[in-house]
Amino acid sequence: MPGQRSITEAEKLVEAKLGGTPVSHERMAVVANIYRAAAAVRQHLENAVLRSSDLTWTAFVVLWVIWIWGESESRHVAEEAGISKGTLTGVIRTLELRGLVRRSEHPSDGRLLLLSLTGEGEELMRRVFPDFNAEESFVTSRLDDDACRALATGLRQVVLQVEENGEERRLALLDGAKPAPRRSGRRRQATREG
Amino acid sequence: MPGQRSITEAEKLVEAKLGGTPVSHERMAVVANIYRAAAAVRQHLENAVLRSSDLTWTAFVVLWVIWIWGESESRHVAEEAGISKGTLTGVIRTLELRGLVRRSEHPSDGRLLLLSLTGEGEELMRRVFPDFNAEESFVTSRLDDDACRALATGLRQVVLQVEENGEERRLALLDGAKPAPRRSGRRRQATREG
DNA sequence: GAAAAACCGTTCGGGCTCAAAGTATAGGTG
DNA sequence: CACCTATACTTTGAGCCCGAACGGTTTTTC
Repeated sequence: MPGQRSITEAEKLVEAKLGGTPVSHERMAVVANIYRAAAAVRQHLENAVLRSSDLTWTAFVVLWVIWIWGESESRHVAEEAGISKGTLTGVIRTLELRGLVRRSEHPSDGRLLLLSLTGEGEELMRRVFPDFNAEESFVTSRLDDDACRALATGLRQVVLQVEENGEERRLALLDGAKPAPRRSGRRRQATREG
Repeated sequence: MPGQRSITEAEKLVEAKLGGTPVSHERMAVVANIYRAAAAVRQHLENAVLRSSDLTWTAFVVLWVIWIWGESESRHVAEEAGISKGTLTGVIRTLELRGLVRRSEHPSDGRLLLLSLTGEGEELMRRVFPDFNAEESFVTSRLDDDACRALATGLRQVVLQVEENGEERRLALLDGAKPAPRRSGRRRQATREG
């Protein structure tokens, strides 16, 4: 990746492309760099740590959540892992087939699904997490502890802004119009008419 | 997303799980928040801006790169967009079918593929980008310009660390062992023996 | 206590994701 | 000109990704 060079240069080109329309350069740079950093970190961790255990990033995150919080309801795991419940269903299927996760019914609420690690899953996390954390240290090693805290705090502001005001903002942008449906997604079953 | 609450609490739980093994909390928090922020920003922008034009995040980024840099070689677009060339092939197919991107051959090097926007593609970007940038401002609106610059700088350190030292690091970690092959991927064609 | 509304996990469709393998072109060497 | 190597794009396989639709359970409402 040529990386940063292009982001800075691009700012001028964007302005030119739009012919005078003002562009928020700092904001553009933050978003671009958040995404670049996320991709770089994910790729490094998958190749350096997770690959040898045949885990994807998402699979690891899901295992991590269940490991840390203990037996958990499915919806909480999806929320913590930052994936949709539909995606979680598939990931859990994979992990269950590998014998790392166990599914069980909620004793009193028949809608809920409880997830927990198997012994093998626990053992895997005890083995893999220290290596994972070591690479987290590697990717952030150009920053000292204070800089790390500052960076985390700044990112948290972004997350909070979206979480607390995003929904309202999206509604305001639509301004009454019905939200465009996704092109993909399950088709409505044809109903017999007549 | 319960979000930050959990990340902070989780730090204690991790320590307990590992029974004394030291964990780099600040580093863990940075990586977790980078990923959370990236997902939040992506989701907001897809739903608030891109959905109405039936664009995914990746499709938009690819269009953006070609828009800004003009007719470009395929490999450069993949690099700038931060996706693999295999992924780009598929994304370009989608965009070409929609009439937003044009493929053409390099005049002197038959291996190269040149990508450019169609008139429709140009028009789409002129229309969508200002809205996109407005939401970039929204998601970062809890930060002032200085904080944005600081945040971008910090993230850049992470990207640079991985780009400049990641490869070497991964080799050192493997320590001579052959890298575990991916479970998925194209199968080698059966060769006739005898 | 039955109908209605809310909630939960699964299924489904279209698409993105990577890396390994494959095809094709380009440039060098003998 | 035959190799051989390097480079560039495409194909493939397994998997993740979202959100809409769906079927089942629980709670609310009348």
